Amino acid sequence: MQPITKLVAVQARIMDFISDNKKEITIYDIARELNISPATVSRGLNDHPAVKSNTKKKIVQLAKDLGYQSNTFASNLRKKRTNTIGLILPTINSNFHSSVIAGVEKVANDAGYTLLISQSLEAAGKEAANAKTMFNSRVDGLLVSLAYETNNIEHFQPFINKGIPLIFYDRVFEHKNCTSIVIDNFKAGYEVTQHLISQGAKKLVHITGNLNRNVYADRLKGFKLALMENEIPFSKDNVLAININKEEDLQEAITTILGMPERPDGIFVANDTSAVILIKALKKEKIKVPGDIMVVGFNNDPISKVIEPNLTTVNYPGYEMGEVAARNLINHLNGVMDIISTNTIILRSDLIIRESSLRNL
Amino acid sequence: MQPITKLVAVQARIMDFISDNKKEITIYDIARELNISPATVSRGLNDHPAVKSNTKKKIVQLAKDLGYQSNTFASNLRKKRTNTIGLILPTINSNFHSSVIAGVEKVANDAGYTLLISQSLEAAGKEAANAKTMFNSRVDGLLVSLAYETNNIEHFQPFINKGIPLIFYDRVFEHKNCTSIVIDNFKAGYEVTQHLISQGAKKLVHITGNLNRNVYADRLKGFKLALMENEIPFSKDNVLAININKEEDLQEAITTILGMPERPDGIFVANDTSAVILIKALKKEKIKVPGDIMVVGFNNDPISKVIEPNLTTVNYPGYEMGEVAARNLINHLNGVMDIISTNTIILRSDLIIRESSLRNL
DNA sequence: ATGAAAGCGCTAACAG
DNA sequence: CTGTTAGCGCTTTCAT
Repeated sequence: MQPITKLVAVQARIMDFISDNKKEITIYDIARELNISPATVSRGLNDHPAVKSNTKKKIVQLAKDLGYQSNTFASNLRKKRTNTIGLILPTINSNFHSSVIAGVEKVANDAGYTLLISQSLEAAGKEAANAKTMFNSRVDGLLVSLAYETNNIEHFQPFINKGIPLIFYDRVFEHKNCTSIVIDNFKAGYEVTQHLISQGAKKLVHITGNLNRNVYADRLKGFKLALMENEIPFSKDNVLAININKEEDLQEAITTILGMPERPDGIFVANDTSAVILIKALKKEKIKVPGDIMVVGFNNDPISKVIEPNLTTVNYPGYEMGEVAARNLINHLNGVMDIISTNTIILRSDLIIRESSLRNL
Repeated sequence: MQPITKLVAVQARIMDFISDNKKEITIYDIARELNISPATVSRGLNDHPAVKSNTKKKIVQLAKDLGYQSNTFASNLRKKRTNTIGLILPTINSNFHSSVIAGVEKVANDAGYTLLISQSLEAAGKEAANAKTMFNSRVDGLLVSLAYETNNIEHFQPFINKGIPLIFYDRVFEHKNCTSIVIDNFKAGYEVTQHLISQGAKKLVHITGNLNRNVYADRLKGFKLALMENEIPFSKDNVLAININKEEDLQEAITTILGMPERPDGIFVANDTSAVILIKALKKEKIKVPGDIMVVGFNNDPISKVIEPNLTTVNYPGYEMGEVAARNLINHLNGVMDIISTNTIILRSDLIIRESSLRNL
């Protein structure tokens, strides 16, 4: 076949493709055109070493000319691998979580994985439904940050049974088969509290969330330790563990605080959005922040720099956490085994001191 | 086969499944067990009308017992449909966009579609890359809100050529084959400006973004019309069209405003985050808001209720927009043709008046 | 270095 | 109402 003929043939096919948008190009089309077998085309396209580099070049070129698109379904069906990883998180709409997503996306894309994202909206039921969808979609691995409400991880059992790697981050669940990626919430909680005390707080209150979630439980432990170390007696009045995502519950907690015979002079709130609501309420009552009450939040959400006074908070490496989680998962999938004991990865966090807790200026 | 035997057989299979986590249950397994053909099993599982309801029940029950999971890839491969819709948006991390996602997710899930989400991060290049991935993943339809930077929609041409429905929302591109879902930005911009004028503003400035994006261009038109109607002369000094997502550019614009010989007394900013930055800067300069300068934003982001004074803004129905977009797309896919002329769908938006623009209290 | 052939699991004519 | 048959597009032995 002379070059000119080939060219014509190619052009004819291109025309076909453009005119008839129904027909997809397959490796058979390429094989026929090149008078080779589909198997070789498949190999060529996948850069298999045992294909003459000349043939390979021709295959790739023609594939490009014809606008060939590999059919993922056929490939997945055959390979029994999807090159997809799932990500289930409480909500997409927060600075922290969207940073995580960006980090995961980056690593996943670079490694040629597709990312399937879904939000549990803090509900255990939706989390379970999402898990099921992910399982049916046969994700190769799953990244999870637990919903606020979740009590057990039965809905993830199918993954564990089937040996699909499951990695928790931030809101984690201890499980021998799963890696956890977290910050040291205990230490962060401790530092926040120490800071408040160093600024002169004598009566402290900690507003926190569901203590089944490690993030809240651990911060509380840090809070307690700091009190203890400073010989400040601890009673259950010091802690308001509420449904921190429900504004009414938070308002109720605030009312409780306002009604306390001896009001606190330092409040550690387990997240920034709640801390902001608290500050607004305090200001409405003409209570000065930090003058009368100092407030510290958690997360370093952008909102913390909008509220006045600017909020002291703990910075949280979302993007990095996403990267680490995805990298870890993909390593697992590629059989790169980390040291067996890598069951928990702890990332750095930092106390960011701003006006809301600065009494000694 | 007696009941008892069947039971044993089932149990044996269940054991198989549990012990050997390698082997997936297929419709063949179910067929064999029930002594019927795989085709019938397939029909039964898909609730095909032509299957005796008794048989159907048995099939479904056994499938459940065996922990059968339909293999999406085989099914997609066969049906040439993925039941997946793609969503490409500028960024996930904003109240508006995450509301949209929630709306889309809801409708998509209810209709049995899987959702593939990816963010362009406002970059044309990433948008194109995402589009390519979506195309290769063979999404049945695509929902898009354009990146800030995007200049043309060549990267979506493959979808159009192939007849894959493409719907734009919010940041749209007029195209005869594509539906657009928007709010009336022109009217909203007009109302904002009228409001400022009604509050006594005489010298107005509009800070906006890339005028290639309909959302900014249309709001500007509304701004202009309101000025004209109130016989306020318009000059190009009244408009600062900058890269509104770049904080340095915004700061520069603010400097420009502060340096104006005659300072404006009303500023309309095209989004809330920028309006907040502006207010912070003004307050730093001891300029009173709204006393000296009134400020209005756009989007009704939660942040608008944190800044002091609370920000007047335009509420934007994100969740609903997501629902409408998804519903429209899915109708298309199901061949439910809307009236041909449904090329643009306009949703309601509302001016929300708060302190930042209230001079006549 | 390449080809032949089988099969991943499912669905859709078609036939009965 | 159910079964037979073929094939979606790709990968992977096993040959050669």
